[in-house]
Formats: sequence, C-alpha cells, structure tokens
Amino acid sequence: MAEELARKLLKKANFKVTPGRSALINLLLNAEEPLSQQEISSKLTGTKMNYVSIYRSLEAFVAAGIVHRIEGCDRIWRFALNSEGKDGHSHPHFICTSCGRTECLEGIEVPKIEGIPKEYVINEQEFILKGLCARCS
Amino acid sequence: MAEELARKLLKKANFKVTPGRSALINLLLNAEEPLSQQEISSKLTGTKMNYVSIYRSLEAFVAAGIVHRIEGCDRIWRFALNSEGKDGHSHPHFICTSCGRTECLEGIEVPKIEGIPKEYVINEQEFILKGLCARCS
DNA sequence: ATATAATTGCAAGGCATTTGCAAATAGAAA
DNA sequence: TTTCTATTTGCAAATGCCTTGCAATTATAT
Repeated sequence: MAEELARKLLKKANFKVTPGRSALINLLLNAEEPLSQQEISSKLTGTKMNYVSIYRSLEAFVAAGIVHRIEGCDRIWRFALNSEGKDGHSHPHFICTSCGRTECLEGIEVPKIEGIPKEYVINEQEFILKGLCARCS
Repeated sequence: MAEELARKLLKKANFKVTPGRSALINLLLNAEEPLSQQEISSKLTGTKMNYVSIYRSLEAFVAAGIVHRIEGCDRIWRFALNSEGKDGHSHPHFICTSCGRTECLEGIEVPKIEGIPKEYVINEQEFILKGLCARCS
C-alpha cells in the first residue's frame, strides 16, 4: 500500500519515518502535478505539519534527490517526487499562463542542445514551456 | 550613438523619453548579461532612478516586448534587452551555480521539442542550463 | 530503558517585488 | 510659448514567499 511505499522511500534516503514526512511523501506520491508549499499545507489532511517544517523537509528531500523543485514565473516553488529511477530533471515542465498550474511532462524528453562551448560544465537543465494547458485552451 | 538608439527604441515602443528610461535602456544595451534590479541600480551612474521606477519601467518594457525577463533559481529576476529582430526568448540561458551569474546564450538555438499533446498551446519556451561557467569551471 | 541525532513548531527576520498616492514631467495641442 | 493631460516618478508602506534561531519533541539505534 501507499503508506508502505512512503516508508520505504524515506528509509532508503536515510530519513526518519515521522507522521509528517510520511504524509508529505504520500501526498506527493498521489499528486498529479508539482505542488507549492501552500497547496501542500492545504492538502495535508489529518497529519498537519507546520509550513516551516514542510519547507525543511522538502529541502532535505531535494538534497537527497528524491524530489525536484521547479521555479515557476510567480516566485513560488513547486515540488514533485522524482519518478523511480529517473533523475527527475529529465522531463520538461509546462506552466499554464491562464490557470497558473505547473505540470511535469513526464513522457516527453528534453531535447539535446547543441553548441555549448566546452568550457561550460552543465549539471542540470530545465525546459519550461508556457502557454495554455488542455483545460484552458 | 548609443543615446540615439535608446531614444529610438523608446519611441518605437510608444514610451516617453525620460532621462531615467534612456539611461536604463542604455545600460541594458551595453550589458553583457541579464541584470537584476540591484545590479541595474548600482550601475546606473549619473541618472539615478528609484528602484520602484526601475521595476515599473522594466515591467512596461517586458510588456512591450523590448525586454525579456529570466527567472533564475534565486528568486531574483534578471532582465535583458531583446536583440533587434529576435523575439528574445529564442535563446537558452545559462546560470552558473558557483558565481550566480546568468548569461544569454545568444548564438545557440533552443532545440525543438517533440511530442507535446496538441491540446496544449505553447506561447513561450525557456531552456535553462545550470552548471559552471567558463570562469568558474 | 537510554542516549542522541534528526525532526518539529513557533516567533521573528530577510528580502525581492508591489501598491497607493501625490508630485513631477514629456510631449501633444492650442 | 503656454496649456493640458496622460505618463512617469519617488516615497512610504505593504505583501508574501521563504529562512533562521532556538528550544522542545521524537524516531531509532544501543
């Protein structure tokens, strides 16, 4: 069940299994899109967690590589679980300029970029598309 | 000369030609990289401009399409003039995780992305690379 | 049962960006 | 030139996301 998966994820990343963090991971497991701290807070039913703790947990999860953070255009950070096995930054993101929602385009590959001078060391890349989502178009 | 070019840019976009805005455009014309409000403030020699006015001018310039804004990973917005004729969003950006500098990769093309469901309307795309710049690597 | 390092909550702080509003000013019109 | 008006500007205050400090709690290894 989901509870068990959350526990396993936390364990594997060497985190303590607390009610808050389990609930947080669970929420992200079931989320269809990257969530902001506010969205997380309001969706955390049952186990409530102080928003500072949410930020701190998310920060730890990102550092551990089990979550990735998307920087939108509204100065709000959104977080999503990395899919098992992927590095989590390998898919593009879509931001709807109408409803503000952010989506992970999981099935779509970030295209290779050509011509970066060899003095540059590229560690991460982020492809962000903006426009109207299926619902808003 | 540069002064004249700034004037022309402002005129063409239907803005009044004020000392502040001329200086601002000039600064951006000579900038080698996208600049934050703070950087702009400190580099605006001679003609000083209140930082609120800088924000408001930049906002107007972005709306008019003569400037583009890059969202970094530090919650700070950086602005760069659109090169004449281009739409300004057609090049990738590079963010150095060591020195924090943002660069426009002017000569490099944003690769085409494949497989976006046709319900999505894409209006803008942003390709951001992170790593070490030539100086820091 | 105990020890200890990780986690949490609360209050306060930091800081980029916005807003409201009144004063100044560029540029068109008279 | 003078007048008029919409745009631009500055100042003060507000917003709002995210951080920090610190003491209290708690998961887990011993």
